[in-house]
Amino acid sequence: MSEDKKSLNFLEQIIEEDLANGLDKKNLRFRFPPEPNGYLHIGHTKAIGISFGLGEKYNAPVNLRFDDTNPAKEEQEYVDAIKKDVSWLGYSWDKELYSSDYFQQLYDWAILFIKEGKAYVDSQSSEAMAEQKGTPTQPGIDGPYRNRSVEENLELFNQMKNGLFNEGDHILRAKIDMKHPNMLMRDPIMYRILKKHHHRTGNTWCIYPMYDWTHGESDYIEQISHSLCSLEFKPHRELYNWFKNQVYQYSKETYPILPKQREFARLNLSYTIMSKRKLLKLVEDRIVNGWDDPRMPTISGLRRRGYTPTAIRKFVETVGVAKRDNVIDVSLLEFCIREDLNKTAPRVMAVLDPVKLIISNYTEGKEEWLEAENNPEDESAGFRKIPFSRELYIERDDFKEEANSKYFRLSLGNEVRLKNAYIIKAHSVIKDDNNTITEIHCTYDADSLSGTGSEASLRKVKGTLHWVSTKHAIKADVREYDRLFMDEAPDSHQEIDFMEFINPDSLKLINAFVEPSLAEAKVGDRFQFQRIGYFNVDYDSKPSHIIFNKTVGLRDSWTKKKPEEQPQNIASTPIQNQVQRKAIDVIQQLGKKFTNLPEAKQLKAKKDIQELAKQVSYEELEPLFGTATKKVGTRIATMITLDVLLKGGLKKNAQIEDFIEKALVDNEPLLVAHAKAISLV
RNA sequence: UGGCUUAUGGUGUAACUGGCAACACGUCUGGUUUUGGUCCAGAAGAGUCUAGGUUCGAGCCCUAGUAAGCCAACCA
Repeated sequence: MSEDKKSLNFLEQIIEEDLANGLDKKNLRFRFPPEPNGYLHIGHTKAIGISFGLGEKYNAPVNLRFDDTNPAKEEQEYVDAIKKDVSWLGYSWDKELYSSDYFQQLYDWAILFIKEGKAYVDSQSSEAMAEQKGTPTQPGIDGPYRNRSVEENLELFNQMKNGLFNEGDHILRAKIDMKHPNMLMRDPIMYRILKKHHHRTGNTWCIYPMYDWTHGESDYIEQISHSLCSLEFKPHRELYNWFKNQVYQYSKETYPILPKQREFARLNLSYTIMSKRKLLKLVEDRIVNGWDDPRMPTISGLRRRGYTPTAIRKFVETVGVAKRDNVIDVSLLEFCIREDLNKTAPRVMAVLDPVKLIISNYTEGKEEWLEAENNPEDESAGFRKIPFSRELYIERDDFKEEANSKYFRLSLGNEVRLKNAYIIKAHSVIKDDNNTITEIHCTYDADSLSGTGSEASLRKVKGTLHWVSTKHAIKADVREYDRLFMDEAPDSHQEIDFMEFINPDSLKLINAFVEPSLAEAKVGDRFQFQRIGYFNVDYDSKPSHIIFNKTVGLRDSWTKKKPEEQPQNIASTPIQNQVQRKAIDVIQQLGKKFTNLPEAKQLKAKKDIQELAKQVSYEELEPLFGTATKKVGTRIATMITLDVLLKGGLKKNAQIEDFIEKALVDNEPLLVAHAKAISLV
């Protein structure tokens, strides 16, 4: 009951307002209207979350309506996939509907339009019509068929419907205004001839209605109260309302509610793309292995990758809803899935990059089955047994011959704990001809077994390693994924095609050793491989050949601390670019705080600015001359930078003089002092 | 040369009718820990795009700029 403290997003505010203005809560109704021409992606999840979320919040029905007005692109396969995805996310729709259900009603209304002179048949080529339509900056002109008689229009439209013409011969247009500033209002097309088989209506129609004519009227027929869509449909709203107001005249008794379209910003995720067309290209070009490839931002891809509906819904809820363009950092998505899996995923041990560890003082042939906790976050998860023996695998990364005190893992002469087992100490290594370590020899402390409570078992050691017994471990394939694109916003560049940014190393195949309990893992099961990350069993998996997908790594505050050891992989490059800020930006920031700084720090800041100023061009600096009067610090920083530039040979111009003059008469002595110094240059 | 929309820490979203700019992610400290995870405690980071105006008081209202996005498919 206390959650109503939470502030409402702008859509909820609109609804609350409508409710306050007399809209009956019973009449609240929403819809999610996908076109069945592709798979749903994480961006759609936002739209789904908004409409279905509102349905849940107000206890109102939400229809799932397939916007299937283009038989050329739409297929049953997509309908099935969409239904599966929406259900998987945990939403249930009120009615499953199709725009094609309304073809007859739409046709009947269109006839009325013609009779009232609100629509006409145009018989020009699409090129001719495009020309008459004008451009966003230039009005259109009327075409030659605009004033055909009602009888002729009726006759032609009837013949169109009856298949007497070829595709492209004629279209039906609404008669609105060819000079309208909104291009969508310049006599928009309502029907085109398409002699194609439709996945629902078969061959009964050879004219198909266009989006604008269909979508809004479908909302109206279903008596949707709030029709929510993404921002690019904002210009359509005017046409949406125009059509709506016409049909309302014909059908207000049957359909009293006028739907209201409102628009929100769609979701963008960094390092990926969200266009169905482009995703389709990745599939068709075999960049990925299908729509549900775990690297895809599709819902089916995320599902296969191991994401949970809970995590995805939490993500959508967290990103919020507003009207400005946004790019959400993938780290937020990763946080959401970690948060969920941390609570629910059983812990197991798996070694992805193995090196042999031999415990020389452990009896040969001996084996012990040790107790291991399944999930420290969930007491009810219980315990399991894992086998221990003289020969184990550990991660190659977990050993270094020599290491400094910051290294918590195994090194020669140092102790470390084997998770759920004993404390060991490394003594020597064996290497092959390439100087690669093939075996690590160590001894164990027999009294240090985990959980025994003995003094030795309670000893504190710096690190704990995961391991598997070589004799008992089973082999498994692990598919490790990296981002598909190396650019933060791959499809936002005008000159560079998004395909140029594809990361060639987005899939890594790993032969791993996993603990034997995993032999019983079933498709879809999720685990935490301790100290590594979260993994789930892929559907390619067979009992004899288990395959895991890496969902996401554990948060890692260690690897990023050792830059000298970080491989110079491609994927990290854009991040570095992003972090490297422009000198002028840093100067601005230093300036903001400048006047608040104690004198010593001011001097340092000034030095920093002077240093940075060497990288600044006059073009970058000039806009800062317009800095608000009250932002004295920024003006001082600008002055210091300008000083450096002038000393570097820059000539004074009117803007510079003006900037200095204003500074000379300021109230802030520090600024005046800097301005005085510079005026002598 | 047009129309529409948007502008708040690195990212995203808040800030009720004008009143100390908040929350989450990310970053950085420290503590706990048989996962360098989790958890706990804390820190840094915003002069709210710019310039004016109204007001005791503006992120919010007004005016003018600037920047970004969308709009010219017989796609949705």
